[in-house]
Amino acid sequence: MTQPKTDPRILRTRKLIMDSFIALSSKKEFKDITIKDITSEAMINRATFYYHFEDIYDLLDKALSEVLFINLNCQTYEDSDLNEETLVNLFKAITDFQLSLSNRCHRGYEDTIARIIRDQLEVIFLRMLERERPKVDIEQLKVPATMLSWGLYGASVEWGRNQSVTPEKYIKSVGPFLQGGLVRS
Amino acid sequence: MTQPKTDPRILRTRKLIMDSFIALSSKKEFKDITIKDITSEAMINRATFYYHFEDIYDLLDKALSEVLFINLNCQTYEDSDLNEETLVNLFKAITDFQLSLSNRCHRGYEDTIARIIRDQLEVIFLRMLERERPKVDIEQLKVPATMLSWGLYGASVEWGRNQSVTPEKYIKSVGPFLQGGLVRS
DNA sequence: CCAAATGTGTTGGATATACAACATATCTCT
DNA sequence: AGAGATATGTTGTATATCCAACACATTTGG
Repeated sequence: MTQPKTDPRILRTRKLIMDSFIALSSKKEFKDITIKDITSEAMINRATFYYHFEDIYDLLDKALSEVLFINLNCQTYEDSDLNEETLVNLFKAITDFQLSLSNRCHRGYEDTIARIIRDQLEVIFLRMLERERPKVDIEQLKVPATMLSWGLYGASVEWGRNQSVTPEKYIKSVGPFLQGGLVRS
Repeated sequence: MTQPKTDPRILRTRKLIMDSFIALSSKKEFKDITIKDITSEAMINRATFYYHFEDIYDLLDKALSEVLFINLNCQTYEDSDLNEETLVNLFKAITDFQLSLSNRCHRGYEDTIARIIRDQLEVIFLRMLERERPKVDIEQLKVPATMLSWGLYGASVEWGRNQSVTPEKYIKSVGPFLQGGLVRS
C-alpha cells in the first residue's frame, strides 16, 4: 500500500521535535518541560512547533503513541494469529512500556497513557479479528476488539499493583478462559 | 566578535550535505560519487544542493577545507606563538590529514588538496605574525606567511614520499634553520 | 554504434520554516 | 501584592527547501 509521500522537511522537523522531547523527558518531569525547552533543544522556531502541534499535550500524545508503537513493534503482529503467545507478547510490551514510563515520572497523565495503550491495542486486535473473520462486517468486530484491548490493559494495571509474578506468568493464567470462539491455541 | 546569525535551515542542510559526502567518500572514490548519490543520502532535493554549492567540485573544496579545519583545530593556534612546538603540531596535523585522505583515494585532486592546505596554513601564519608584529602592515606579512605555508606544505610532501621517520622528528630537523627574525624558540 | 537509462543543471511555483513583533499568561522574587 | 522576567500563542512577511518539468549530457548494455 503506497501512501502519499510526506514532505521531507516535515519528517525531519517532526523527528527533531520528538527526539528533543524524549531527551528532555529523561531529564525532567513532563510538567517542568516548556515549549521553549523543546524548541531550543530541537533548534527550531516556536512558530514551527505550532505548525506541527496544537500544544505540548498534543506532542505528548503523539510522542507516547510513537514510543508505544515502537515498543509494540506492531509489524510483528501483522501476520500473527490471535492466540496465547500473541497475548503474552502484547502484554509484555505493555508492561515494559509502562515500566519505562515510570522512570520518567509521568504522574498526572495516566489517563492519556491508558487511552493511547488501549487505542493501539484495539487497532492490533481489530486487524487480527479481520484476518480471522474476513466475511464478518468490521463494525461487528469492533466490540470484541474493544473488550480485548480494555481487558488486556486492565490486566496490566492489576499486574502493576502487585508485581509478584512475571508479566508472562500473570497473563498466562487468564489465557485458557479466553479460548473458544474468540481465541485459538 | 559576534557575526551575523546564520539561518538554522542553512546550517542543518549544509551539515546533511557535508556528512553525506564524507560518508560516501569512505565508500567510493570521488570520481564515482554523483550529485544523485549525495542528495539521496542526505535526503534533500537536487535544487537545494545547487542552492548551496556550484557543483560537486565546490562541495569537495569546502568539505576538504572543513575537514582540514577540524584536523588543524585552528582555535588551538589563536593564542600560540610561532615557535618550534607550533610548527611541529601544524606539521603533524597536515600529515595526519593527508594520511586520512589517502584512505579515501582522492587521486587526481592533489592540487585542490594542496591549495586548501596552503590556504589554511597561510591564514594561521598570518594571524601569528600579526600578533607578533602588530605595528607592521598586514600586506608586508603576507609574503612570509606564504613562504611558511608553502614551506611547511612542501616538507609534508617530501615526508610523504619517504616516511622513514615520524612527522615530528622530520620537521624538528629543520626547525633550527628557521630561527632568528622569523621564528622564536 | 546506438537506444535506453541515468545523471546534471536550471527554473517557476508551492510549501515548510524562520523571524520579529505583539498581546496575554504565568512564574519568580522582593 | 506587585513589578519584572519568562513563556505562550499568534500573525504577516521573508527565506530555504521541495517538486515537477524540461533540455541536455553522460553512461550503460546489447
